Amino acid sequence: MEVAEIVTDAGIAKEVEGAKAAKAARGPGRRLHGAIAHKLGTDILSGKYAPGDILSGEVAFAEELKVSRSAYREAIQVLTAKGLVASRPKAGTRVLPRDRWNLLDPEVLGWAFAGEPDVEFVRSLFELRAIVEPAAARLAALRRDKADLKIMKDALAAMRQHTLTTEAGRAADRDFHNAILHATRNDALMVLSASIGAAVNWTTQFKQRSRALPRNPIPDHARVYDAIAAGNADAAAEAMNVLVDLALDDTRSAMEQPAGA
Amino acid sequence: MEVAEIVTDAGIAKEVEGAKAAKAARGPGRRLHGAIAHKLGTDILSGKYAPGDILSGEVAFAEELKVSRSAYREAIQVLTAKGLVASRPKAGTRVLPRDRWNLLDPEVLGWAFAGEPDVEFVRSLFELRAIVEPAAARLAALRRDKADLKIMKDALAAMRQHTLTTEAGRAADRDFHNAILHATRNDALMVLSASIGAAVNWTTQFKQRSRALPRNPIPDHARVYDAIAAGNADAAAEAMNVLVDLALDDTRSAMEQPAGA
DNA sequence: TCTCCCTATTTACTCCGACATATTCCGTGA
DNA sequence: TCACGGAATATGTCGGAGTAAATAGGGAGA
Repeated sequence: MEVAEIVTDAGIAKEVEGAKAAKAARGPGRRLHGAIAHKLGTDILSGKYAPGDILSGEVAFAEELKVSRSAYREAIQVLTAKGLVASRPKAGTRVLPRDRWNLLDPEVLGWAFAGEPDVEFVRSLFELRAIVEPAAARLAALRRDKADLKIMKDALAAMRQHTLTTEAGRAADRDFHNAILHATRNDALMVLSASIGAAVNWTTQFKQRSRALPRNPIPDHARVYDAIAAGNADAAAEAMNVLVDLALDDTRSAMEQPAGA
Repeated sequence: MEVAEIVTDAGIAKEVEGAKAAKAARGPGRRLHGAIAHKLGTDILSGKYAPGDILSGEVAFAEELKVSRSAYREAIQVLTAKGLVASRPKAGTRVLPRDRWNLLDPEVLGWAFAGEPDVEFVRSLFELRAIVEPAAARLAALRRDKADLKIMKDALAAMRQHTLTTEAGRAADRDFHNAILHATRNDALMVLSASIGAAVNWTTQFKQRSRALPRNPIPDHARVYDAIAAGNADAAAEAMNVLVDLALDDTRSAMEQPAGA
């Protein structure tokens, strides 16, 4: 299974590089076709393959990646299922227009944030957050039970303890938001929770990258919790509205300046 | 490719029945693995396979469906990509818990409505609509340009002409809502448009199933259009709010009574 | 008797090579 | 110039063989 063979031709060297990249993220528990799907997915999301582009034929591409045709095909099926590509006999496999992509699929979202994320897209996500989460907080204030409140309270305590600079703290943040969406008793909203949770995760990571967060996010979250616990729907929606707005401000300022600032 | 062979054993006959069902929806342009994914997907969404259940092994199941392992595996990859199942060596392929399913994926949504849709789930979808679409109408009122307005106007005219009893009319309805979401200039919202559009399509079909719609939906849509054209954000949100509420009422009353009423 | 580790088996995963099928493309004819 | 039909080509489907991984079960040790 040698990948780094001795090659003289620059073109072939590049191909081997691609094959290495495809298998790079192949840790234990990760299948080969999953790794290929990841590579192709990130390549598409990053714009390496633009909508309308036609990928090389199965045989050629599979050989280039040094994998069997079966593994390559299964990877393509995954991308097809997520609306990124479509293949037809004789016509080949072509990248679909962007509005066909399931951008809210957690895995696709991960691919989108694998490289440098598009600022416009991040804005879109926050706009969606600003629409969904206050409404969710409103429903949660009306429908939550004691178990929901306990989960939120615990998550809040964990956030206080670990802060958002640690992975444990970010996990607690996700738990808090998920708990709210879960308390809405709405399946469709709960599915969005996975997507929005993923997005929040990526963006908070970005915020951390540039500089320590100047503002303490705990009080904002506490206000949301208090309103939900009190069963005050309007207050919950408003508090969540404030929270998302501030998060957007932080993320925007973090993205506008280069990474090292 | 004879499927309906002469069989005497009732057990085998049932298997052949399953295989026939799998290939039934295999029209032109539809691949075999797509048909299998459709069959398994609907079976999972309908509850035939419950979360936690383990599917028969690849070889056994593929043989039962009278397809090759390749086709079966590619179908499983599709389901895996949509979060319905997960497979591991030795452990088999098991159905994931419901909160891992990408219920907003258009294809999954179609599978969910293939059988008798869950009333609670429909309520969830309308609740999501009631959250997203008014907010989208608000943004559309602020950001729409002349091209957007023209598309909406044309769709509205088509709805007037064909009414919702025809497929052309329902397509116009979808176009109208899609045009609004497109006018928000928000990628994330536009992706939701595919999901919500699919949901709207299914539910309007349900409304038709029970009885002719007593109320004319055109004026509601016209009010939304007028507000967006006027650039009045609050009015647009409110008008859309009314529209979704009324649609929910219609669908609910249509679902509560049996199909023939 | 209990715990831990190791082996053995089961299952999915990967690979290979062949054939079938569906489209596109191009050449032929009217 | 257009319509029809055949050939080329890429995807789709098939069957089998071998690999790798994870669980279950048994054996050794405490």
